[in-house]
Amino acid sequence: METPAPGFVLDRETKANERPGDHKDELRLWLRLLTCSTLIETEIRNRLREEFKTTLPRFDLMAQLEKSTTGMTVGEVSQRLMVSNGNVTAVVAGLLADGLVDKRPAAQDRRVQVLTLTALGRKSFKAMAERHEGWIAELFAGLDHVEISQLFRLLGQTKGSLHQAIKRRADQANGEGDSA
Amino acid sequence: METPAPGFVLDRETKANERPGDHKDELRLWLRLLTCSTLIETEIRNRLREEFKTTLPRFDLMAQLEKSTTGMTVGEVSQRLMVSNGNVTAVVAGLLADGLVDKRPAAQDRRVQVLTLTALGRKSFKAMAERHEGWIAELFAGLDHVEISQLFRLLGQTKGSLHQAIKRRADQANGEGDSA
DNA sequence: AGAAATTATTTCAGGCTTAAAATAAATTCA
DNA sequence: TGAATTTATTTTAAGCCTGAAATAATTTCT
Repeated sequence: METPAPGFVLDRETKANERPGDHKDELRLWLRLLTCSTLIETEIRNRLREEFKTTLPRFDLMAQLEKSTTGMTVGEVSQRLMVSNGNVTAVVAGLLADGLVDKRPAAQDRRVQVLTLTALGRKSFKAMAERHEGWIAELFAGLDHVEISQLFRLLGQTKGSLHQAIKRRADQANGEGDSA
Repeated sequence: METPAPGFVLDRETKANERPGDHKDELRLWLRLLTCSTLIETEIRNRLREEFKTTLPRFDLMAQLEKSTTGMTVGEVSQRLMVSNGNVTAVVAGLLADGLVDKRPAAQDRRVQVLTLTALGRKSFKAMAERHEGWIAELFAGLDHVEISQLFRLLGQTKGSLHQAIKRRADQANGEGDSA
């Protein structure tokens, strides 16, 4: 992938045709993506613990709430964060105990729990978010504007590809819109 | 980042200079990277459970062992997988119980535990790995060869940037080679 | 209205994960 | 040699996370 065989410069196409069932490039790509993601997560986790004595799941949850003035339901947060409902309930329990988040049933639909940051929660989050943004910038400091923009675009493509493939699989499992 | 302000086409540079402390692009990039990584992880996790009744941590651990004919120590696996030693110990416990992995103290250094796949482990892994490679290829099917190659390269850059930033921080914390 | 189906959340059991403390073996060095 | 240090792993306590079952409220349908 990085170092083409000596003597050949072109011919990615040909190479692929020569090995019909070969998907090593995709596998390597995934492993590298995972490495990057893990490195960032671990570093942010460490810094949140050291500087703010908190955890990444808590920070992420607060970040979601901060973006919404009117509050969010457990289900909305769960979807945004791509974690289970039960997990949101558990992390919220901790934040409630620390007075950072407020939870109350919605007036119109008493099944729904609306989550908001308390004043303390907003203040606490603001301080963390500022540092967090700086840390992320530091971590990506080795990339210039163009590279960041290219990477952003390619990951957008990737995201689309993933959604498509996941949807394909789900449709297949459900008998393609249960029209049969 | 994706949609430049109307009337401007150039001038990423200028834009950056106008907002000195702004690192929103890096933040958006990180969020998108995390989204991709989470989508893939979740999907692979689901498929491993459905088709093989196993988990991703188990699969990842077996994948490391499979690459080494002579076996690996707990520490080596821990480093490769970027997880704690204690975690390796725990996941290995499950694999040992299922007869997929073998653990024995090294002859020369009795502190060290050498892990290898059993014959059953190799057989089991082989079946999963084949499917796994196909799943990953499916997930990235929306990207062509050039995009995959570009993305791989940019993530290589990113990985380098991350290692640098993390090292910088660590050096700083240790007083820059304790020469003071 | 009232039964049935749907929707939102919580609970539960179990596994993953971490950091820090404990254990145990090997190495250094006085 | 033997005490002190370093290295490899395990244990521990606590929190994260999941899928599935349970609960509770709403909506749909007759």
